[in-house]
Amino acid sequence: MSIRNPKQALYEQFAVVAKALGHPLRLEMIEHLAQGARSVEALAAKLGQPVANISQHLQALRRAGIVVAERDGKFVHYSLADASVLSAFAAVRSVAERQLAEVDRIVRGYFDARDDMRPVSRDELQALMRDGLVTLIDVRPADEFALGHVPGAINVPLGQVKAWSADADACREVVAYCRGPWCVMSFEAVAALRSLGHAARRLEDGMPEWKAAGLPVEVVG
Amino acid sequence: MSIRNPKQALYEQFAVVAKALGHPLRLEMIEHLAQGARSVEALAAKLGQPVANISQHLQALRRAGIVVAERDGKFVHYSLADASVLSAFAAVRSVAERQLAEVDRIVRGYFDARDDMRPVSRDELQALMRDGLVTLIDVRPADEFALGHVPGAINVPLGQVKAWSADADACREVVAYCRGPWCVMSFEAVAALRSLGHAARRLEDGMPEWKAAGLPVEVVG
DNA sequence: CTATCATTCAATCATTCCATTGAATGACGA
DNA sequence: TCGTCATTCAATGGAATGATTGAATGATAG
Repeated sequence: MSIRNPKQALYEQFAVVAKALGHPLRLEMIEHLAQGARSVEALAAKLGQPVANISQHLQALRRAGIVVAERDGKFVHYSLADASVLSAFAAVRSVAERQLAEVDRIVRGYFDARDDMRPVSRDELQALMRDGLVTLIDVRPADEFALGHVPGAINVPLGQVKAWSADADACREVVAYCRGPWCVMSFEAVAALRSLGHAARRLEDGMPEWKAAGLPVEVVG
Repeated sequence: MSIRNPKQALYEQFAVVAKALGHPLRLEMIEHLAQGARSVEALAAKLGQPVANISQHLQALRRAGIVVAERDGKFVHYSLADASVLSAFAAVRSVAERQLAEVDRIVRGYFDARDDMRPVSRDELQALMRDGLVTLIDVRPADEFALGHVPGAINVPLGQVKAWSADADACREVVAYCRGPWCVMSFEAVAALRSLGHAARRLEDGMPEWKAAGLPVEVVG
């Protein structure tokens, strides 16, 4: 609450709005309110959340000037403050969708209508590794690999996949993994390997899920 | 990192982007990067911030897909990921500016070309109060009033200004204050009072600044 | 190979945010 | 006036965020 110069004050005002948009529940609430005004209870029911929680999020949105409240008897109906809210929502979404779109593009470009775009499950991978049937590569940057990786995995950062594959046994199947189901890196690695004639598949998800499943993790150092 | 349904995952992805925009420094960084690529050091110098701080914020922006990094010798140049970032920034800004615009609108609509739109300074207010020449009203909600207000102020939440003024001495000048220089409430209160024939002025800023100036504060309870 | 410089990492502490619970408020109907 | 119901407030604890410091990394120049 100290004295700020006008420029900082402006950026702070903008940040208040963006911060209010920075929560999945609030975004979902905005999308519902875009359909029309809703009472707190109605919103809570739609989202399957406790009423008090929704009430607090609504007030956060109201403080940011994103929604407005109107009392009607014992109900308070909330609605979007104006059309600019929807364009802000859409703009944020389009930034976010660029990355998801990237996944889509890669999947569709390289895998659609091909033999086997089915990912390898964690159980399946463990069996394959135990029998020595596949080479497992971790295509994340070296630092992330060092922090923890699947035992037996080789670190081949995405940029080095092509070079690595030149020296690799072309007949041996490769399984690639990265940060998680939404991460593009393992998609790209598999695409690159396949285009070079290697048999390659993806692990269904990435390191965080592996660790979360209570499976063993190897750490460098 | 637990398993989410696809819908939640989407909203979370959107929230990551919005959250990355939710910091004044990052917004300022984006505006600079909109001019063209910048090294970490160059940005830090522009914003007068420690390099490490800027580096961390840049990585937050990169994780959200808002900026991209490109190494060039021993410099890393950051730039905006694509044009959609700028439209998201603009959209957030336009939501935020609605409120600032509201201040402008009110100021221009009610005060321009009128006698006395000059706000009351803190020193002036203290003198007026000491001599008993004005009634001081705090137009914030009751809870904020209770947490601390200017000694001698009466709490008249914005919605009750009209009703309150009916019983007030119409010849006595009123001074209104609220949360701060950017807050619309005291503007609205003064506008309402003037339209009802009362003499009314605004305190130059609000409670936080009053407290920050080391002036006495009265607390309820 | 070593020194240097841009950048990033790691660790700390203070602050803020979030979900949950139970109590308080405010308006309506009997 | 009293009970009921929608909403909000208040308080708690746990998690994430932000600023700062100093050390580590990675690339270039000598």
